[in-house]
Amino acid sequence: MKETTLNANVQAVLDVLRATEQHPTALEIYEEVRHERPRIGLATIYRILHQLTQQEIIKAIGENDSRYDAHIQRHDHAVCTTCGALLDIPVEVNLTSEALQAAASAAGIELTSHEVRLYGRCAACQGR
Amino acid sequence: MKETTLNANVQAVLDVLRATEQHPTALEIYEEVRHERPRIGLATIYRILHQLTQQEIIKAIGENDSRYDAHIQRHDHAVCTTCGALLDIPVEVNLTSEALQAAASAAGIELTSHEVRLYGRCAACQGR
DNA sequence: ATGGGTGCAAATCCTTTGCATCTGC
DNA sequence: GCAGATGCAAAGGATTTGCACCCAT
Repeated sequence: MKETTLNANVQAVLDVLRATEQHPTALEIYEEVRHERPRIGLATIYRILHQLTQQEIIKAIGENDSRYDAHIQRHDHAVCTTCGALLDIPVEVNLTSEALQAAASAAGIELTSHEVRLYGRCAACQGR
Repeated sequence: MKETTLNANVQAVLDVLRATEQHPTALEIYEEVRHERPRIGLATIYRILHQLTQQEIIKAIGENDSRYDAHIQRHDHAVCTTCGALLDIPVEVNLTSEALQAAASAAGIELTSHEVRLYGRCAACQGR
């Protein structure tokens, strides 16, 4: 296993993920990548997504579907209860590490990370 | 649509959900309900779960699978990164409504609810 | 007799896997 | 020539849907 160049398919998947604000599904990524690499198969997309997730280069998120995010730093999400959109929250939600630790020990887990999820209507759905 | 008695199948599903600390999947609920109502079909379980979710009598949760929760009051969850268990956090996580509002407006949503998710190893997995 | 609820089976959808082939070294 | 990666098609698993039937009204 050489670490020199990055496989072109892997690169294409990463490019797509990094070029979007969305959190695309495997299928959406596939459609995009196909513009660059028309012969790629959906199975390969899945294989690459797993591989990248395992290497912690991307993250799998989403309530029902499996959506992917190239934005690895800890951040929070907002879920639109009307259209289901999953949005990044561009600010830090103020939560003390004491509060987190207290909750973690109450649940009996060894805390490694956390996420806040907000639910409501997104801007686009408010107009309806 | 009469509101008199509650359909026996619906009741059985609710009973199962309310009797557990877990957040069972549709299949798990099915297996349980079958003890009471052996002739019920899996499709009916799904239909009832959707119906109850819609009426906001139960809630669908879970990262990958669809799991269900009869515990409707707002509460937070811990996800075990080793075994995937989804646990309720039995305490309130301290988060100010100002912090929530600030995050919601940064994301452009009209906030209706929120949830904190903690990630780490659950008690059972720590021993391994 | 009518309408809603239900079981069953088939259909869908999403994801994974098996396998023969291809590629880069 | 070999090892790993890939496309394709088939398999799997979870959920949904179509439809005929049944039960309470």
